[in-house]
Amino acid sequence: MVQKSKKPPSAAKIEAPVAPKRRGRPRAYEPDVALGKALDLFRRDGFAATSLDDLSAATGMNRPSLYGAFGDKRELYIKSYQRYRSEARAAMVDIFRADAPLRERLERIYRIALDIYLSGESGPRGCFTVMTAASEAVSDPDIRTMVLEGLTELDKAFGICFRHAKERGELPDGADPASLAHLASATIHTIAIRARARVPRRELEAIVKGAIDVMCGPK
Amino acid sequence: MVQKSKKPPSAAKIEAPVAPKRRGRPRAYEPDVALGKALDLFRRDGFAATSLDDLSAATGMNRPSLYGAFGDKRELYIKSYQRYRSEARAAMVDIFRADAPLRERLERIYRIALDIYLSGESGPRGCFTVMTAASEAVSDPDIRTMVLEGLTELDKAFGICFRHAKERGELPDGADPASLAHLASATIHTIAIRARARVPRRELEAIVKGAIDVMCGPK
DNA sequence: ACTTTTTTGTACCATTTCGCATTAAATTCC
DNA sequence: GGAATTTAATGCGAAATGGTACAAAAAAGT
Repeated sequence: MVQKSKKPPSAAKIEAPVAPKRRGRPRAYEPDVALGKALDLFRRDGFAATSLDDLSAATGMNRPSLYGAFGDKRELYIKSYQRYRSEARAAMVDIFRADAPLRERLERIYRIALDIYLSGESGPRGCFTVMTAASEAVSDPDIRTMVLEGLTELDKAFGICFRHAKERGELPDGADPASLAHLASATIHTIAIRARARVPRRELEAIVKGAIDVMCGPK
Repeated sequence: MVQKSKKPPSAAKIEAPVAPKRRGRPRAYEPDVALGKALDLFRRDGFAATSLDDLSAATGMNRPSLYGAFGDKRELYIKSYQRYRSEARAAMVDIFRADAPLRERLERIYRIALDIYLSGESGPRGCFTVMTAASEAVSDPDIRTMVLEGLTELDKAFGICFRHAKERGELPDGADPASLAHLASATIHTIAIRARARVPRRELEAIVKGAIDVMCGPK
């Protein structure tokens, strides 16, 4: 798809975010909310168990529109996963950046994680990366790349946290930030899995608390 | 299925493990190996993406035989999962029972876990519980029960390990065996996920080593 | 008003999927 | 050898699946 003449060269104004006066029949859906619905389905049922009919029903788009907007099923899955990752990142990035004590930062991160994993009308939704993407990762290189990115991104964010905390003297000298970061990620993963098995929030919070105590040293 | 007259009442001998002289045409397959093949498929592709044709081809049984031997697809899946769990348990139970120092026991457990997760001709197979069963767990109560059993079984086994170690003085007084057990399980879960994304064994071993150092205190 | 462009909606196709009905084969019991 | 029994093998059928062709609809440009 060679895009020429997409930007009107005379437009001195910044591209208006709304009503760009498209040419043909207007869309009957909003791509963003449709992608959100698709994400919900894929996340609940996985790639194979989600049919185009399901997606069509959930998004309100008929199949040709779906296809036109997002490409085939696999592309839609990948776009959904991208969307999930960027949402998850957005929900956590502020906390990771924040300049708060280690324990408090961890508590907030895990609270957000539990919110994400436990929400959902038809049961807890778990983590897209852990629950469905990792399964596809063996056979699909593109998805595998995204999963690996997601995993290392989380490791790195935690790693920065712990390194920062160590510099501040919040951790003993012997502490290894990299190992602690992996343990912090592992705790994310274990609660994602348990959430999916409908372990109640209370228990997950207890697991998180215990993990934080081990990682930070007892309060 | 009311089973009467299954045990010949005159049989004073112990049931012969082979050649019980069944009545009709002999089976062309061995149920155990067939179930093993089915397990491999389900584990690699998950429930929905594994078709009866795939299963038929892998086991060498045609569909009616499959159906007769194991019931429908869902039953076969559940039987496969049961088989997986009992194999995994068998591979680990000796180590959990063994009377070795904590660190050594952990090292051996994780070595076995990596063996299980990384084996497979068409890529690493990961953990059945984590990869495919947990996905089904939201919607299927029976599978959910099994997943929960698997999770708590692992927690308990690790818990006994750490409690034992603490009694022996291998852990500091402040150590909480339950929290450590959850972290040990979490480490199992995180390497299962990463294995599925083809993270090389070296890296997984490094993660395990770091986790053990944190849990046991540095060597 | 007419053309152009973009999207919708219906319908269709080829394939796959699960499950089962039926027939043929292989073995034991009498 | 023949009846009974258990399994294998073939194949059918209804439903679902992913994908697409095609015409109608709704907007903007001329």
